[in-house]
Order: sequence, then structure tokens, then C-alpha cells
Amino acid sequence: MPLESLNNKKIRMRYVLDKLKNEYPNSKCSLNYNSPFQLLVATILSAQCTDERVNKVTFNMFKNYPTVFKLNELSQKEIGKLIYSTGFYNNKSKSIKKLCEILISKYNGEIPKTMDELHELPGTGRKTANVVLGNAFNIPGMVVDTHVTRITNLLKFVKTINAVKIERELEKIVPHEDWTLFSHLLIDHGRATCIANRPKCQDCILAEYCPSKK
DNA sequence: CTCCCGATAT
DNA sequence: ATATCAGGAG
Repeated sequence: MPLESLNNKKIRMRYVLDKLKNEYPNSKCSLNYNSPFQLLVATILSAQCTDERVNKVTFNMFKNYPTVFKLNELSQKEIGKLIYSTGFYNNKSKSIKKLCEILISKYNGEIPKTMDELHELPGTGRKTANVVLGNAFNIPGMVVDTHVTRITNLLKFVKTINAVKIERELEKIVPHEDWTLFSHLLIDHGRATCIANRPKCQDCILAEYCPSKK
């Protein structure tokens, strides 16, 4: 019984992935970065903030402070000024300042490549860690953000808003090689069509697979 | 669960 | 006015 329902989800997921890949052939990370460190910082900044705004902030920030060593020359307060417009600037600047210190003292300025090590870093939860693993190091990670949470629930692939549970469920359903791409596809679709609180179901390419279609 | 929090669209 | 934006920490 559980096996049958899992297989059904895997089959339905193949159709959904096929549709999404066809609709968003160039789907990829929309944060701008030139190194694993920059991606980590940009992803921390992206909490409850549009990527567009993060890119505006990091454009100037990474131009003047491109490395962990350069950025660490700034105080928390100075970092806070640079990232102010992304919101939560107090928490984020505190995380980034401490992040720089730990990366330098413990990792010789490099970015660790395991979930456990990344997750211990300030401001770095599983979502951020998986973004870095997948996009900077090509290590497949299931990123569960606001779009993935919303759309996988609407599609009834999962029935929970617990990010870890969603991650575990999706890892069973989505092919391993597509884990990183999957979040990018859903983010693209969430921005273009399956928009929070006003989904454009009439224009949705997934409508025939969506139990929540209006 | 609550708090952190500015920018933007509706 | 209100909801939402590539969440994380306590």
C-alpha cells in the first residue's frame, strides 16, 4: 500500500518534471555570485527577501569585498549598513560577521562541503546549506524553501509544512540527479504562475496533474 | 511558536 | 492595510 502510493507519486513526478524542464529550459540559481563564499552570503541574505534585491545589494558588496578576508575587515555594523535593504539586517549582519570569523579561523577561509559542517555555520540552515552544496559544489541537495513548500503541498506530493519532512519525502520521489534542478524549476514556476495567494491556474502547465487546481 | 524587518505588489 | 519575498535561531 505505501509502496503503491509512492510509485504513483514517482510516476506523477516524472510528468511534472518533464513539463517543468520543457517550460523552464534555462532554470538555474538566480542569485549572482562568483565563489562558494559569495553564494553562501547571498543565500543567507535571501531569507524573506527577493533575489532581485539581494543581487542589488551583493553587486556593490562583492565588488568591494569579494572574499571572506576582505569582508571580515568590516564590523558587524558596517556589514549591516551594506545589507540593510534586505531586511532582518541585524540578524543577518551578525550571522555574516561570525560566519567570516569561523570560516577564517576554522576552515582557513574555505567553505566546508558537508551538510553537517555547513549547518553549524551562523545563519546557515538546511535550506541554505543545500543551496551551497548543490550550486557551488555540484553535490545534490533538496532545497526546501517557500516555493517548494507551497507548490509540493498544492500538488499533494507532500502534506506538511515541516521542511525536514518535505525534504525526506521529495528525496524519495525526485530522481537524485534532479535534486538541485528541482528547486530552481519550482521557484521559476512559483514566480511566473503558481504565485502565492493568486495562482494563475488557467495558464498552468501542471494543471492536469494538480489536485488543487481552481 | 515567535521574533527578526525592509521593499514591493495588491 | 495586508501579504509576500530562495529562512534561521531561540
